[in-house]
Amino acid sequence: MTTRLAAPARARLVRGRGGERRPAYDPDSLLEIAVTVFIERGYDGTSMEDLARTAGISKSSIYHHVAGKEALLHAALDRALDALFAVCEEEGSTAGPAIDRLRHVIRRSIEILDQELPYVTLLLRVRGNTATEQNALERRRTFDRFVANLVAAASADGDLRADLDPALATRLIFGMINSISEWYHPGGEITVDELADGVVS
Amino acid sequence: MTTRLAAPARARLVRGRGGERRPAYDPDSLLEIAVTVFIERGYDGTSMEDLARTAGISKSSIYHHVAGKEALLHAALDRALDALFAVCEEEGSTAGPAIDRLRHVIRRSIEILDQELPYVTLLLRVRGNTATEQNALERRRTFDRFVANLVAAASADGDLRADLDPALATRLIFGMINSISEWYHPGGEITVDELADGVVS
DNA sequence: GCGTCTACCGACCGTACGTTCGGTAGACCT
DNA sequence: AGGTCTACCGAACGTACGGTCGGTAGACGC
Repeated sequence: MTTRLAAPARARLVRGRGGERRPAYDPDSLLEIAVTVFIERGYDGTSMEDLARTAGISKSSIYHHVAGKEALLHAALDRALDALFAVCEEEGSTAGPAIDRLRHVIRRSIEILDQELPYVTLLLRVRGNTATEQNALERRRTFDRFVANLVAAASADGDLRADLDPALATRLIFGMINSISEWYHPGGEITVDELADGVVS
Repeated sequence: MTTRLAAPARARLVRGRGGERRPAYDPDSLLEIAVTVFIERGYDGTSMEDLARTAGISKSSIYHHVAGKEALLHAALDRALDALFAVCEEEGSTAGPAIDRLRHVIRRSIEILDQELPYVTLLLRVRGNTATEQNALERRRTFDRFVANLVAAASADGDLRADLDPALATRLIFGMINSISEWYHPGGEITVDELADGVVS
């Protein structure tokens, strides 16, 4: 669905609570704030009032930009999932020996974690309470299956240590990768993926 | 505060909703149910009505056994934390070379995870929204510090691989261990701690 | 069989939540 | 300067929540 009319894109300037000038919010900038608060307090533990206070606007103003609380969650989860699935489409993930493809997916997953940290963090915490969350869980399982297949193929090629169960190793490694989101802050050393590389061998 | 009067301890029998006989609930059995639901839907996402429905009694009946929702969370978190701190007191954690103590703590942590799975799982998901949660977070940080000290000591002894940062390794390893709670079900093979042992070396 | 004790119940309360709505200040265009 | 458009607001609504309370069936001791 391409937009024929050129998008305005120019940020309108408004006066904030304190009378100072600032760019008006748009769905994206609001999403960024919402995700931060969702991570801090949990989705269910976050009220629209919490979001409004953090953004410095009123609760009702939020509805001018987004449909509601769940729409914010949906957009955030989609952003993380879209990035992860894009990795599956990359050449490095579809061509060559399974072991190389696996390495590529692991490395790129960590890079996505770095780039889209808050969105991925949120995704990793989804529990499935609403339809939105269940949908995200299903897509996440699809991604996990993609990786599991790579592990199985690499294992069949004899390119993985035979002394540990491939499925178990996958879970542990991804558990490790995903746990990074609990303490990592972008800007540090990226030797992290070198490390993950060492473990998978 | 020791109880002078001998606790009754004998389980009273009551008639359930369907007229069948069953043992009456007590704080412990109710806690077990509550923790299960907390894990499934998240603490904030769980209503007292959810708990009541799962237990097969009415919402108000729950208050006959426990003070409230937060008291259930508090009891659950205490159970996990008490078990973890008990590990710190064990002889294997306080005597001998640091590397051995570290190994012991890691192995015992995994065993605790196995024994007290739901309670530890809940602990790992705490976000700090209430005073109860903040308290649990603080105790957890204390435990983490205990482990970090062991790692530092083992590293100073030259018993850890020098090519990776000890603090980083600790985080990754405990991220790995903690991620086990997301998929592990007691009863499987316990080769898990052999594996963790291999990684730390 | 009778009395006591307690696990349980339904009805209710105040509050906080997500969401809606009618309005307005002021940014931008001409 | 006048007109339009929009990001924002305060007040209000229905609902669902955590928690309270007075009452009762029936299990148990005698």
